[in-house]
Amino acid sequence: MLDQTHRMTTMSEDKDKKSLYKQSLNLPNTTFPMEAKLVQNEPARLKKWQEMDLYQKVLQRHANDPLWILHDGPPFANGDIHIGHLINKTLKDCVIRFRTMQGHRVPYVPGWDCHGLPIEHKIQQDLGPKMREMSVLEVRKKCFDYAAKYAAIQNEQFQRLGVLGDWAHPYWTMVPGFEASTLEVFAKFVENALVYKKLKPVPWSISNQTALADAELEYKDVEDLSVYVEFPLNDTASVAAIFGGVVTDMHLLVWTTTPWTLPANLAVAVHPEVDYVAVTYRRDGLVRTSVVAQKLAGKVLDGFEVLATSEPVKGVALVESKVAYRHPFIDRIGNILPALYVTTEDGTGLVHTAPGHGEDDYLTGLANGLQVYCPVLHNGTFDKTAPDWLQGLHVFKANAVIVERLKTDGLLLKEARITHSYPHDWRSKTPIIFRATEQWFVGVDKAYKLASESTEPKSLRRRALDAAKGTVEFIPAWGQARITGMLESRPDWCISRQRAWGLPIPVFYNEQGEALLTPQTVRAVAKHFAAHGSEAWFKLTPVELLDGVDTGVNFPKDKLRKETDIFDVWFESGSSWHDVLQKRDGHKFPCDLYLEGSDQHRGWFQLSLLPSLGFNGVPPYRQVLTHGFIVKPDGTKVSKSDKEYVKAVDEVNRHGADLLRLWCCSVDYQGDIPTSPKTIQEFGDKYRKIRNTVRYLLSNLYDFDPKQHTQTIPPRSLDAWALDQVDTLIRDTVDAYDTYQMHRAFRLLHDFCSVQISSMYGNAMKDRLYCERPDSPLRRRCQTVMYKMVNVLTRLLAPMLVFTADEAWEHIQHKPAGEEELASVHLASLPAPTGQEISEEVRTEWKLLFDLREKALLQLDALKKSTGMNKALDAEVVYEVADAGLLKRLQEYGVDLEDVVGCGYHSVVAGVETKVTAVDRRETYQACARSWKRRPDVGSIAAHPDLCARDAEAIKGK
RNA sequence: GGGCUCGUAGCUCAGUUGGUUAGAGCGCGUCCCUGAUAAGGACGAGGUCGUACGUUCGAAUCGUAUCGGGCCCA
Repeated sequence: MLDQTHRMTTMSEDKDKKSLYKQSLNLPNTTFPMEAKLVQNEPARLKKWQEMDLYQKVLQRHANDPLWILHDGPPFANGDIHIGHLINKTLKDCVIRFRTMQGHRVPYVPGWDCHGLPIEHKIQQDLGPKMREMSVLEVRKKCFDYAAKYAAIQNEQFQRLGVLGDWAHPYWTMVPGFEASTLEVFAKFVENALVYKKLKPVPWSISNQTALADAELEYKDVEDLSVYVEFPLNDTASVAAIFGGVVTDMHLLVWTTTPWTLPANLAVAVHPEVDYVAVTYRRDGLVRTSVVAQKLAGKVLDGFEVLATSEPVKGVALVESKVAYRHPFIDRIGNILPALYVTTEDGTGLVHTAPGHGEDDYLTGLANGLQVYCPVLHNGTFDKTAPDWLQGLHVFKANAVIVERLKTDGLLLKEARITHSYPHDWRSKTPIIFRATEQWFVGVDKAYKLASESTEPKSLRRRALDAAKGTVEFIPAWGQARITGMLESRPDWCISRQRAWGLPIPVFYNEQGEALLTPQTVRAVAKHFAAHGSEAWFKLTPVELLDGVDTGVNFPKDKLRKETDIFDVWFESGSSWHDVLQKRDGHKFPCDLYLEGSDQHRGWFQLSLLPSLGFNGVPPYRQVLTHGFIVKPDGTKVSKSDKEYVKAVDEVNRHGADLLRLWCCSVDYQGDIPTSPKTIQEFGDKYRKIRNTVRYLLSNLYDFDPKQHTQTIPPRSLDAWALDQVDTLIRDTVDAYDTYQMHRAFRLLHDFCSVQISSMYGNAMKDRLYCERPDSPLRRRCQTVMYKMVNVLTRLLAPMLVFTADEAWEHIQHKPAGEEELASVHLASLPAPTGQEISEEVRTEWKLLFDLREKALLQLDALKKSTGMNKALDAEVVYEVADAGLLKRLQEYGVDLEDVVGCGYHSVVAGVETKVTAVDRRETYQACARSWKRRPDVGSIAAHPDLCARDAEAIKGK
């Protein structure tokens, strides 16, 4: 009983003493919370920034710095923002913040693409049959309101991401000023004679009765009837002679998957270099001879009895024979024409050519002087130029009728069902047709010269290719190859749309149907648009619109009629550089950077380049940066119905914007970005590591004032090493940001927190920070370093972690000289290097020391396992050094030599080889009751028998 | 089908002009600390560098083909 009581008393005394010593320590202390509570706290910080007008403050602070501009590509004003928007806007914001901190004035004007089919379609759905009773103006008003609503919603959502910009003054493509700007660009195109109207096959939606843009098509696999048709030759004898034989009944074997286009057939195309043969075969009791590509003859005539096959003849010989064929069911003669796109992959090697129904066919027709013949009306039925048995019939129903007719006439070799990819209207999901209609075009091969230019006239294509290969820098570099390939193959730009919701093409027609389109008429209309918006087109008469323009005798104003086509929306968004960069105050043209998804090589990158070249003769950007797309964790594409689909707004509300931003910055955006809610969830670890490291630094600076306490750092010290690491970090991170490698910057920063600070420096410094006298030079030295670290980290993190870095900045108690008054880290500049360089000699020593450290840690681990010594503080680390000079130099590192491995004590002794030994000292030395370090000098100060000399000194007076 | 592009440990990334047993961080496992504590530390297990040929004394790195993914186009 007695024993037990005594023991309890002793324990409680120990406890008292323990807590007494604990109170005497300089333990970390900070109000910077460990838990971020981003979802809860970010909105408050956003509000604070809005109230202080941070955007303007940042611009003012950099008022005298060089201008640097990223021009925002406008998202479509429809729906909530998605994860792709989040990636795009976060990267932009990160770049903008970095350029700002780097020392630029960087205004950012966000924009929205407001016109276009998707919105009109939505309104159409909402209104239903009511829409027919409404005027165009009324429908357009509905569309405007819809676009305005979503532009406002997305505006809020983008701001929530922490994106800093002129959110109160975004650009909208549907407002008067912007519409007028677009027309000004168009006027210059007219002036350069780049605009023309022409019959041309375009993708045509029968259900919407409109031409479609490329972007409005989607490809789906469908099953169709394909037919092999025998086109009878007009002059059998001469063709037979080419193949070295004599037959009486000869045909061209032609394959098509769209029999309804046969009425528009005007030619048959062959490849000049492909070998063709004349094959005689028996079918349905007939003996027939047909021309077919040699390579395909077997496949095509599989199942038929082949009686004879001629020697091969090149396609070019067929072309040069000038032989004609008779259309299978129309009284018309057609010719054999050469075309390089003809393949022997499938079909017969002889391609049915209808210039009114296909792009390739059209070009072949153009090259050979064929008419652009299209017997199909806007509603998809045959017109009165078609055979009477087809007139009024819908093209898709005509397939069967035509096949039947071919059978009856004995011209059908065979038919087969095939599955192939076919374009569909992305809205109605119905298959489209190619149909020649009157469209407005911008010619890309027409040479022109701007008034300001003294060079030879050059076409848009030539200029665009020159720009892509010359002045513009693509990041990644393959963007150049990509856009170049597209520019080389792109056809003339069809800018017409037969729709209501868009910018009217300002053309007038006289009673003869002739078009009036001059720079003057366009500019006159632009003036009205600038004042009243494009609604003026519908409200005003031609007389009013053309007020002050002399239209000439052929175009009496009171007899004019207005065009009903509107512009392709790409012409509007592609002209945004004019309204934003050239017209807004404080901007410049060209800008420095366009940054969008890689799909925009065909989209906005290209369709901004062309308008700018037409108007300015130069590209609107110096650099073009692209990012990839979000995919599922398995690398395949995501759709909204997928489990892995990430809803941007939900994720922000679940994790906070900073986490999402950090995640964005952590991935190499040049490729695909695998993502799922789980991916983002798990990424929280990285955020917390960074946050806690910053918190640790802050918590050890509560009593540090750099003005009073800054210490010089001896070259042989962990502090010097740490500052050298900081400088490396600054250099590498700035370089990473500067080259837009955000993921590299992230990794450098994260690994610095994890390795350099958490595992190395911060860990090693714990003893001196906590146990030394508060103002001991050793402790102040460490604080000097940590103060620099936290200043560097908050700045380098600021472009990514806009909220967290700002929060940390507030917790830095004494701001550096000249920055005391800065209300936000976003007003600060990039960190300057500490200038603490370590010599090559010291660097070599550190290499050795880290090698020894690694070995010591392994030994400690082994001791732990073999002897149960669990604390490194119970061990002494003994350095044996062979070289006397090195021994002396290593001694200069002093206590760093034990702290770097977390041991209680160290010694440096002469030895035969340089090595390190960790020794269990639990039996040899006493542990200091305050610092827990086990060392020989514990008890050396009589007044404090349980303390080591350093700690006895440290608590003096306490 | 065509153009461009990507494919290194479970995840995110490094791997310089081809050169010794392919690296890091995270995650995971085991252990320690309890004076960064819903934190921190140590150790450890994970990869035939998509696959196959080829060039080379030698290839994750060069070439060809092939498989799989993505964007754009047809």
